Amino acid sequence: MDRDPPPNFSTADSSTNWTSSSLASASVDADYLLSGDSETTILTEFGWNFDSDEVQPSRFLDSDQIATDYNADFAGTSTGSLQSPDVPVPLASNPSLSSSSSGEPPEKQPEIPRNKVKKKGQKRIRQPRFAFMTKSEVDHLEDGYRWRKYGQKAVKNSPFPRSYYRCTNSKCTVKKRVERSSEDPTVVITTYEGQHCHHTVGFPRGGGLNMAHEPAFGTQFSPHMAQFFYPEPHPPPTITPPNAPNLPSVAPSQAEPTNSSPQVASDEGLLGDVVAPGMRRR
DNA sequence: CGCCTTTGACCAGCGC
DNA sequence: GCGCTGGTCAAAGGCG
Ligand SMILES: [Zn+2]
Repeated sequence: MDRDPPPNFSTADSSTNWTSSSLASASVDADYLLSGDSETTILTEFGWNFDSDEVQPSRFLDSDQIATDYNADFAGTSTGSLQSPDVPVPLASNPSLSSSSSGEPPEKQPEIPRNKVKKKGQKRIRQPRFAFMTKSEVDHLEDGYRWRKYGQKAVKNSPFPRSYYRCTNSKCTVKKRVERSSEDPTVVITTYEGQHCHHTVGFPRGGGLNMAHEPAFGTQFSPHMAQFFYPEPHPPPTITPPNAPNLPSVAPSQAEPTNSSPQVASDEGLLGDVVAPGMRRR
């Protein structure tokens, strides 16, 4: 039954509005003000590529908690306002950046058939992305789905590397990007890309009474976002600007950067509907 | 035994 | 035209 329903992902494969990386440039706006009041903050919402050229990178953010183009500001982060003077940021954390910058290791590489990394004709189609800012020390936030890490890269301007995750479902093309804020090591930015075409793996056992709207098919990012962007299994042609004042209320004022259970503390507001605390193991 | 994490290398797009 | 960054894949290893 729920084997593999047509995901219907790329509504318009040839529209891909956003052009991949827009970080190199960007004027850097850094709008995101993750004050210390919220635990989770919806960072951005990237453009939809439906079929109309009019639909541009939707950038609706009305609240102070929502920001746009996190990619941009992240690449540059130079507003100066967020600049933390005493950000420890131990660079030692960097396992391996470089790549093609400084010298080049003369040795290494057993040399093998280098015929991987995608084909040439394969165009990179990106899907709407949603970034969430969550205050937590663990970058592996449970969202109810199983992810497999497929890469990690050091981000410029950020002492912390970025991790790339992909849904373990073969039919699912949802990807997740997790990285830590360069300014606030306690803040983890999780960027979701795509929609899950399957139900959550783990199931809320013992806490399923609260799942009033348990969207078996719309559980991709967060129930709140789903209401605004994914009222239906598939992205509608017209999205309603999340100007709703309900967004900010997503996170309870749990300003407690301490440690232990950071995001779980308030996941009942964001992920609580998708995943239950303590359902997964890893 | 199976699954997932880790690491290096490669590619594509974009900027300059 | 070259260089850079981001993004992805693949193989091996580790852990449960
Ligand atoms: Zn999935």
